[in-house]
Amino acid sequence: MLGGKSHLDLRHSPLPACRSSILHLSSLIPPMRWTQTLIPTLKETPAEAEIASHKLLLRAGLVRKLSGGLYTFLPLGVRALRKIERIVREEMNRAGALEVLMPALQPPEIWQKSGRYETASDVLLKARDRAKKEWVLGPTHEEVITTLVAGEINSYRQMPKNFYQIQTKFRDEIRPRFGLMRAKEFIMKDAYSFDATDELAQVSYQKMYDAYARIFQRCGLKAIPVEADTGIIGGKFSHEFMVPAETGENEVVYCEGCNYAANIEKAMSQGPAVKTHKLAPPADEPHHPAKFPTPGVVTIEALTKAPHNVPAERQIKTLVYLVDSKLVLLLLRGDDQLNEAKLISALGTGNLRPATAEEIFAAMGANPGSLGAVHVTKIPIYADSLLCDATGMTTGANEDGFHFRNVSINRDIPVNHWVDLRSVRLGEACGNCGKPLKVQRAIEVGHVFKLGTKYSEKLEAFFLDESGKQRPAVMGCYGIGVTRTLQAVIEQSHDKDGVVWPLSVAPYTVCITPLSVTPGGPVMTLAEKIYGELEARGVDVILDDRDERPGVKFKDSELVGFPIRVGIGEKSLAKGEVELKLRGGALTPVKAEEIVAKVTEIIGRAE
RNA sequence: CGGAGCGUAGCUCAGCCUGGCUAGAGCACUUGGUUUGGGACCAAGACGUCGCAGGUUCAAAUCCUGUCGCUCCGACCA
Repeated sequence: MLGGKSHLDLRHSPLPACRSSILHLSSLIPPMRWTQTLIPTLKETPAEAEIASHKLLLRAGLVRKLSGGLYTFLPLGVRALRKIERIVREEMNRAGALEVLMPALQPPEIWQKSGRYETASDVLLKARDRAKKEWVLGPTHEEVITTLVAGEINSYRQMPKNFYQIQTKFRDEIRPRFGLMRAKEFIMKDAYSFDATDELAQVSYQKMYDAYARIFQRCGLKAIPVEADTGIIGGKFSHEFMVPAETGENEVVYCEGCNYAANIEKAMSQGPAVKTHKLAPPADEPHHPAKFPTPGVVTIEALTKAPHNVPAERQIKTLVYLVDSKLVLLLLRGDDQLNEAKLISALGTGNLRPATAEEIFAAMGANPGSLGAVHVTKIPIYADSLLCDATGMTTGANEDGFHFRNVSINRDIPVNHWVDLRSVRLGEACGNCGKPLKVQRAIEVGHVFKLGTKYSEKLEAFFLDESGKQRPAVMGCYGIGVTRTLQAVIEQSHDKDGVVWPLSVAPYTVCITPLSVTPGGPVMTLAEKIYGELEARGVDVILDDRDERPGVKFKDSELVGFPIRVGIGEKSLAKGEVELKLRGGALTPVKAEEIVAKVTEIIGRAE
């Protein structure tokens, strides 16, 4: 079911649209006249915004920045957000998950208990109360929900259970950026499943996976599920839902030949076209490494040039890392790049960093650029699997200005661990089907994890199974960045004039644009009538009753991106017509008496 | 955390290098008028502790120091 393949690929098999609720948000948030709400559109782009979706969030009057990574949602932004949240709720409820609401403020004790007070300390925002007691502003809620379940669920008969919430999270981002994409405070839907066995947990996982596919599809997003690294949350395996976008902060490796798709942090391949172990050793290969002078050569690239002319795939790159305060050597082929996520997963700890130049010199007796692992025994050596059996390699001699050639890794380097450390590169053969892999930048909007029993054991969420034996619950956790999803929709759906909202998440579905707002005049009278009738049918409609010139109204409606615009002017009204304009489409004259039916038909068709 | 850049009206920016008179423009805002199918025009007006603190100077938006904030790049490629 989950093995090596993405179960569902939205590129090829769109889900059938399900019965939804583009109508009737009005019971919560009433229809609106433009002059009565606040839609502060901007002609010019604020200097702080870099990418299209961030610019449009500001220009269309959806959000305003309070401080770095902290945003106020304005009325239009709230409406779009509520629509996404409602889709999420409907699909979570449909999948059998139960809505709860947990505290954002959490006691540090539960984080100490799970061990993440240390391992996740970089992202934990903390606060102190009057008694100087410390509190944690929750970046996620595994600790809280597991504590709850530990107290409330004691029998396999009470499972499966899946709890979710839509709530504000806090993360101490090193560098908030791109508006809502990476913020200090953001809204997340998080869900946590509890099962009696591994097999049942798999079922819960699959339910969420399927729910996520539906959620993003209903939001009008093309989101691709990919295999992912589990990061600091831990766990056995996971999938991320990725929205392809050049401005995304992640890279996805995918294959067009089969359904393989993975985050680059996790992706595997059959390796590069030039196989190390197939490189024939040079004819004059002696039976030992040979030292040769390389003054001033401190990069892989420099060694590829004259007079040395050693191809990068013939070099061994030696990196020094400090892992849990101890040095390790990492060996990669010269043309490969270290993938830190893979390193973390190979070592089983995230507590690592590159060693400093001083630490390196103290340990190796040479500076970066002249490092190598030949005959090194005092430091553990992790080598990338691609170097297995490599012969005739060149590497640093641990003496500034010298390298070794004729290095055979099996003979000359005492490798302790062979692991996968390299990043897959564009064009390498797919591990499943052999076709060339592609790489695409993407925005992560959702992540599903199968956690196992890591948290249930540490936080003592035990239950009694059928045989009366005490066992830890098997957990899964599932997140959707709700505010990020909102911005991803804009990033994926906009043009030069503004946002192009999908019907399902547009702040208002219909914008009525009378070109004259004279009270009691024929134009405004008809506009009011259509407004009232659409409102009565539960359509999310806004009436642009501003006394503005037509150009201003048209530009604003396109900037904000309402899917349907009904234009009413004296010219067309003389013929008994109004103008129907779909965002991004052509203008269509429609008989005034038919417009309400026509609009509801368009909306109904989309449901 | 390292590097770079920027902080002047609600927004976009000029002025700073080379110190000097009352600190400017466009957009937005207020009032009046003319306009009215794709971000109008005319006139009048309101809006600024030039991020903050200190220093140099007869004189600081301008030079120096510090500090705070924002943006971008980096924080694997030895």
